[in-house]
Amino acid sequence: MLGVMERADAARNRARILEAAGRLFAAEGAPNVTMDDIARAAGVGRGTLYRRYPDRAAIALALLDEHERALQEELLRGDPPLGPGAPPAARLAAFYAAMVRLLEDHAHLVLGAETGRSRFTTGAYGFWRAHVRSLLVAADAPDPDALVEPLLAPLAPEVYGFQRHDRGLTAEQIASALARLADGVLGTSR
Amino acid sequence: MLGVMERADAARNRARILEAAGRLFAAEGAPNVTMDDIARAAGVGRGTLYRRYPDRAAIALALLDEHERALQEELLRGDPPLGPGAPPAARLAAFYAAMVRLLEDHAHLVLGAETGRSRFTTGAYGFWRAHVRSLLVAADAPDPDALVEPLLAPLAPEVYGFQRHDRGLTAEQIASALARLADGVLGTSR
DNA sequence: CAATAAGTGGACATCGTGTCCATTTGACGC
DNA sequence: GCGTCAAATGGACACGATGTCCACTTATTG
Repeated sequence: MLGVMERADAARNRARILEAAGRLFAAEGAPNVTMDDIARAAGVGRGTLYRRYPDRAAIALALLDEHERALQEELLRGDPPLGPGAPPAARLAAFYAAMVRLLEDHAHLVLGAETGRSRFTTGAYGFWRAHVRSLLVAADAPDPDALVEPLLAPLAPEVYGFQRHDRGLTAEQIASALARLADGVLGTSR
Repeated sequence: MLGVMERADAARNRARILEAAGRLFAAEGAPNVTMDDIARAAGVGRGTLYRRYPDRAAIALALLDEHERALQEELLRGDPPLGPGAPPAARLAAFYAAMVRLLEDHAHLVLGAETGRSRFTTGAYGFWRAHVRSLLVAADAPDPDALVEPLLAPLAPEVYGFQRHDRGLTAEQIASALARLADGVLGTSR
């Protein structure tokens, strides 16, 4: 498929690993799952597991990949306000809403994948960053490079999880607060 | 001093531990320092170390304590715009500026203390949270509880560190972007 | 100068990580 | 079918950090 063939047993084990990891992440919470757990649950040796995925984050990332790709596609070519065509403030609010949905649906994965510093080094973060930055530029915001990270920071899994579970907020409350944030920074009133 | 006396050797060792930990954090970066390192550098056994500080975060917190207290005092009773008297947007911007200074001066400590989820469980976070929330209330912002965390999120040590070192921004750029954020959300234009 | 409770330090058990390599197994040409 | 060979496997291993436990030491108090 990609020039080089993948052996049948390799493909089978990849599937087993992802299936087992997804199940364990959902059941136990990503941070509580060890590489050993995954290997055992997948019926696979440690060596096999490490051959493909150097750490838990890589597995969670692989599981997350398709969802993130779908959203990225929509941002680039979907209908407004998520896709191009709407004013920046509206697009940012729509992006926030979509990310809230993603965090809500895949909290266990995201918490395993993008926690702490490693968050910034994933390809996905780079994409979100570029997107929000382009909205800032479109809105003529001064120093967009300094404003991007603050606007992305509320989407850190830890922050979302804290609001949602420790503070007892609903996904709607969070999304609407972020919409207000978007409007305050990029809105027409400025 | 506090009802129960602390034995002389205990006091001496506490001082040794804090001194050694501060030195190591600054030299090696907090995440790279093990409990063992600290015990050894302090000339103290593991047991002694664990007796007082259950983990690295507790030590960093103890080292940070006085600086955070000073800022908290200023927020409550200092001159405007940091202290009471100025309009909410200005006070929030001043708070951001003060936090940037704190992060800048004690990055190594903060990175050891408030990383990841544990950040939210420190007493200091509760204080910052209450302060920002009161500013939101004073500005008649809707649903202040949902807006607090997003406004505090950019101050997460990981975010600051990423902007400052990976992205190469200056402390001034960050502070001024946050000032704009403060004005966008709480400013008079809304 | 006891008596005693607080304090000490390092050995130990435990756990998770990541590496290494002898063995197995699937793919491919014949 | 079958031999060949590189890819793939899996579990043993070494390592590093954590946190606990307890026999011993030391400061304090009357």
